[in-house]
Amino acid sequence: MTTASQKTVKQLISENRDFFKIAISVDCVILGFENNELKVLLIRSDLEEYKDRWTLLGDLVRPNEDLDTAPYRVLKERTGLDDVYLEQVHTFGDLDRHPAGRVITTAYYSLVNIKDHQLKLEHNQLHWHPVRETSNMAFDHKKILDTCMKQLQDKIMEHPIVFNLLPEKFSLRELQCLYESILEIKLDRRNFRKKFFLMDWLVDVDELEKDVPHRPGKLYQFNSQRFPKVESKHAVAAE
Amino acid sequence: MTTASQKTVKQLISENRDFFKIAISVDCVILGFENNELKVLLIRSDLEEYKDRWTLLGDLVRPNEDLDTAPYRVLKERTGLDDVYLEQVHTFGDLDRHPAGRVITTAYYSLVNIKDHQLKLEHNQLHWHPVRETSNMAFDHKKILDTCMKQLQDKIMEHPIVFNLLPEKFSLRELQCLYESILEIKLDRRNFRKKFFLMDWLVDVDELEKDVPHRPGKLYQFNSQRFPKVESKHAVAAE
DNA sequence: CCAAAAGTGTTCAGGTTACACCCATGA
DNA sequence: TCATGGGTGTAACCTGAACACTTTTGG
Repeated sequence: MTTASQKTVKQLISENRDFFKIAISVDCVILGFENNELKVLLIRSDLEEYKDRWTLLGDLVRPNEDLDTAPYRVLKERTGLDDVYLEQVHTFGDLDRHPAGRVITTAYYSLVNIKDHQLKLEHNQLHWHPVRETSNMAFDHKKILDTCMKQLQDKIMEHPIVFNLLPEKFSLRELQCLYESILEIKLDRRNFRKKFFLMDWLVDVDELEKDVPHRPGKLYQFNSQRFPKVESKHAVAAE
Repeated sequence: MTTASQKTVKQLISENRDFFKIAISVDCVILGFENNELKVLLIRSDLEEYKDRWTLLGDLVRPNEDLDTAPYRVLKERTGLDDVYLEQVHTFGDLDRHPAGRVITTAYYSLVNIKDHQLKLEHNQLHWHPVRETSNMAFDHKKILDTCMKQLQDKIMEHPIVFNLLPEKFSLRELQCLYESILEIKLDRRNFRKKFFLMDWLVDVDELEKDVPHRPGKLYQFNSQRFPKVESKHAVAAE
């Protein structure tokens, strides 16, 4: 029997040319929050099989880049952002997942602040699409999206990551609405406030909302002193 | 810019031959529990670079099998087991992870009952190795092992999966010892019993331990009525 | 009778849930 | 003044942690 560890890759290549007919890609579930709604960055598929259906942003992994670097590159190329929160989620490799051939794809989710960068609306109708309205996606991208959403749901109560989706200053209402959008449940307002103040994730910046048709709420910032931002290890070289 | 979704794979292959110099493999962290110790199934590396170091069981993914089927095949080939608990954990794809070339690998962990199948001790010193004594592994396999262990730790308090590591009937002492081995912490005996009885994961089979040099404990089974086993979707065709 | 592990309850602290009223603002 | 959401506290409940003595068996 042949195993990866028993021969060199060069031997393997020459003995098993077929193995190298598998392509590897990354797909990014790029999430944003806009108008109190969770959105995902999508384009139209231009494969004939998936005409008019939405797809995630993805690309083949390059021979000279780390797997975990590829999604940073995709984000940089498509949105201009290069300092984003990114998590690997799962790798999808069913034989029939891509109609045109064998592509194994590793899925990542990314949390970005929509307002910080206006999209130059590219070809293929690149746009922010409501996460709730994604039943008709191409390939297995709906399954990828759902897997990422589940993992995100598991993470946000323990880890202060949703702040990547918000502007620098935000109200508790916005924060709660964001949690409700991700978890898809309603939360109690008083308990939500209590819990977040106790966790010490927030700093009161002593400002109020503006231009709201009701009593303005206080604004807060993420407590970045207590949770120093981890510097990205995946800077993408300029092209 | 080229993306996976904008061209067919055939086009991509002809335009980007280099992309297909990436190989994809699976690596299995096959865990067992023996003599109150957590063990992982390892072999000796026979790459010169990693002489005398231990490696996980792995293999290249075949062009005609689903990614998630490959680890079932590896297990079947190496241990004879084909009805095992398996979870995909993470995909490792750093450029320099394999000294002989570009191999991206998807890691799985598997929980098996060592006593249910005696290993035909193969070549390469295939054997059950204590998880605690794995500091000197080949490639990035220590990192892969650690990542699997962390994910397993997160899972076992919420999901009744450790029973895959135990014989059909077991004592509470064994179960607690298993949890302590995985979590690497000591647990309170009374609280452990209380918690597990409340969760209703166990069925009292009204038998006692035999051949112990002290008061024998009751034996239990996993409550498989309450948690029906999910049938494996990954049966491997006979070779 | 000794060694070893089995079996068993209670108390306390902390966290989660449920729940209702007054307040500040803009229209 | 009205509509809208902001801001606040308490009681009940549940969970997890700490903790010690008696019982059963084999040697």
